Amino acid sequence: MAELDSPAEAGLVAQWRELLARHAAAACTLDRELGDRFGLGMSEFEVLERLVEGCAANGAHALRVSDLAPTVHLSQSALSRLIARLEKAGLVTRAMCESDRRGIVLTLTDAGRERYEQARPLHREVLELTLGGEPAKGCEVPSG
Amino acid sequence: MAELDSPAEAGLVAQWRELLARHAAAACTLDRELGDRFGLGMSEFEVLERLVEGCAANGAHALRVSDLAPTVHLSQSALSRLIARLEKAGLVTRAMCESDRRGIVLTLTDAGRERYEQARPLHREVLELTLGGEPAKGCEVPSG
DNA sequence: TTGCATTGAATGCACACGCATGTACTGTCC
DNA sequence: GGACAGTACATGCGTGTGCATTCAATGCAA
Repeated sequence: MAELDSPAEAGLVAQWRELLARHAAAACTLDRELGDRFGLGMSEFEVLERLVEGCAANGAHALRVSDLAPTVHLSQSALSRLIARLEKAGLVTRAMCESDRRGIVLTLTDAGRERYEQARPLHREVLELTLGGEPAKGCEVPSG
Repeated sequence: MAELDSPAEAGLVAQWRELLARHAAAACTLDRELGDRFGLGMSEFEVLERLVEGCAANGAHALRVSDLAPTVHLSQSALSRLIARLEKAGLVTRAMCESDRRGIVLTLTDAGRERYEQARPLHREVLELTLGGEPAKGCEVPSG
């Protein structure tokens, strides 16, 4: 009645559980640490980072929301609200896109840029701690 | 003003983004497919699976909630409510633990066992599609 | 031009989550 | 025995999420 997984399936499940553990450890720690120290969620930081990277491409800290969407693993509605939060916090500015007035262009403010620069070391540190080693367990705090 | 990541940091970030993409693809698809076809969330399935595995260990589909907790990447409160949902759906039974009356022993019902067996092929199929290949993008539906 | 399907983004709603707290029970130390 | 810290689980609360829907703007066709 209870069929066993084939070896291939068992390997896939093991891989999945490893991925779940790593993701949980990193995401949980990132959310808590970035939230406590910089008022940013994991995805908020991710969006700021994309805006900073967008700078290298077009010279301005600006991106269409529709261009941002595929890179952040959130629903359209969640992204919309996340941007609203960032705007409320004064980290980004929403402006109508001139070439397509349905679209919204995000601009990183100086405060947004600064917040990102401040948060980045902690972000990298958490990744180092949760992904660098092999164990991938728990939700440890990187430093006092 | 904008310091670049060291090569080590850049690699870590790349690894993190890859992990995020894989996790999002698999988790999103699992939740939607298992939800649509079996009324189960990803974590609900995971809990049923641990109960089934627990069978091999002690002969009964029973586990302490406190033993289950470390294997599921949820807060204690989220797990408590998840179990309440499973119980409401008739898939598990909650009983007081005799040796430690603070504890709760979960028992898989026949319906729970059956639901798990029905859902498992789809679960494995989704993992195969989202983790098996290298791309790790999007939220595709495994089959009609 | 008008009409209509499509796209980009915002919003109502239900729901699952984490944090903080509450309640019940255990073990220890006096 | 009684007091007390610690553990196991449940629950109130605020919040972030996805789905479905809505509204505005675009592109295309008649």
